[in-house]
Amino acid sequence: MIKILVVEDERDLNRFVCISLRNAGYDVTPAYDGAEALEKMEGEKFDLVLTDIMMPKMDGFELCESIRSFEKEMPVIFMTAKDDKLSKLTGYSLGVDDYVVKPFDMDILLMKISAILRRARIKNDRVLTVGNLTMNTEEHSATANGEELPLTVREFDLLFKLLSYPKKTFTRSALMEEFWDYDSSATSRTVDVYMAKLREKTQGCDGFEIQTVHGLGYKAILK
Amino acid sequence: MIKILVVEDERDLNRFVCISLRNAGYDVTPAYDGAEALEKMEGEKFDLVLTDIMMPKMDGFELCESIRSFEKEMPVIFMTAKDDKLSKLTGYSLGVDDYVVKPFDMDILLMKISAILRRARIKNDRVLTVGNLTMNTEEHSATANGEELPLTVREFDLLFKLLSYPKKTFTRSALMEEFWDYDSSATSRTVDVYMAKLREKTQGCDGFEIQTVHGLGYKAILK
DNA sequence: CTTTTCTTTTACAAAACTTTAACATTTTAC
DNA sequence: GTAAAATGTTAAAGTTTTGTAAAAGAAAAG
Repeated sequence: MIKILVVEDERDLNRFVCISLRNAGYDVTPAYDGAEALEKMEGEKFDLVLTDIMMPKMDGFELCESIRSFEKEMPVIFMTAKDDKLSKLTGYSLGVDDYVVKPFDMDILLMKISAILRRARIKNDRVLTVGNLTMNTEEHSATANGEELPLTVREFDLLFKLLSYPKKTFTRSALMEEFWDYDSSATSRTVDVYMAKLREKTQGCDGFEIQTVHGLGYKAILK
Repeated sequence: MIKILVVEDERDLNRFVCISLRNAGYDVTPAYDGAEALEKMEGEKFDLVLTDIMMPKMDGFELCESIRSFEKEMPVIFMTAKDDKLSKLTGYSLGVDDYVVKPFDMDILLMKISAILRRARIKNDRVLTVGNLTMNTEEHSATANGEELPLTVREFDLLFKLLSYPKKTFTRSALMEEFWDYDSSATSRTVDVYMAKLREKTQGCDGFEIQTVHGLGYKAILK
């Protein structure tokens, strides 16, 4: 499922866009300002960000810059009310992928989204490489030093997550919320067991290390 | 030898691209406008077309459309000087496989070419050979070690699919969606039964193995 | 209509994976 | 320092998924 983050302070418009995108089959998360957007991005990996430019606290350009600082290739589409040339330029110089001018036609937005996602997919085939470890979500395969590293689905998901956001600490509950069923009765100690397993299985990997953040959770550190 | 048609009106750039591609081992033919390109395509079968967008007489999009009218699956890569969003969209809605923005890095172009050729080959190949197994979709026949390997329609489809994308994991639902009528999304173990049958029937094949990806589905691994 | 071939379901065994629980070790708070 | 809390580790218990054979159901062939 393709995940889109919609950042727009105007509630009605935000809701409208979210609903339209959901109807088009995307997994949509709303955020109402830049800070909230960044927060949500810490906990979840999105495929595309759709953001307003004029927002309180942090504008769309600043948000884009922040996002690019940790996700260099994140596709960003701007929604702009002003048909202002300077805005467009600023956007482009940041490497904005595209923009729509409000009020916009949803079909055009959908076309732009699918075009950009297609391009992004060509670029980035959901492959992650850290040191001698390569993970491929498509194949669901992990390879260390050319040798297949057998991982279960849970192990794979957890490791991919940690490595997608190196240095970021994930709490047990955040991880469980993402990868376990809603009604799962599993204790959060289950995560600990997985981390132990991952540490054992990735002993031959030289590019990273799974660290414990006492009292909080776990994180991957590149080295 | 893989044949590429390079359509670019600017002579210097055309020559540069042709030479680079030839050095990379392709059989390259230059054309300097759309009409010439179509002419050359009449007399020769190309594997891929690399075309500029802005050209006199006929632009790249029109050329692409003409080509697709008689060669529906011809892979086309666009070279575009203008970073024009509208152009990109038009391109995509025509089903352009990829594009590069001038000035481009030859390594990137080479990567895109090989990626697209690989994709096209999988799509178009009616015959597939893995180790001592040969499958032919035209005749719907499979041969292992020179002996006919009797496969039912479902068995054939599944095996051909897995072997067309070795290493890629297919979920049961993805396979069912592709080969079964849209009706039974019920909990069906049918795919598992087929995999068991295929494993049994392909015991004499030495080039691959059908692996279970626990919790996900199945994949073929070449060995 | 009957037979044959292919497909799907079912049931149970086997395998793989997940979770729990118990105890060891480390870290934190005081 | 010590006690309390958090985490590491391991193996057994519990759960889910998969393998497979055989029966039942459909479709094609005769």
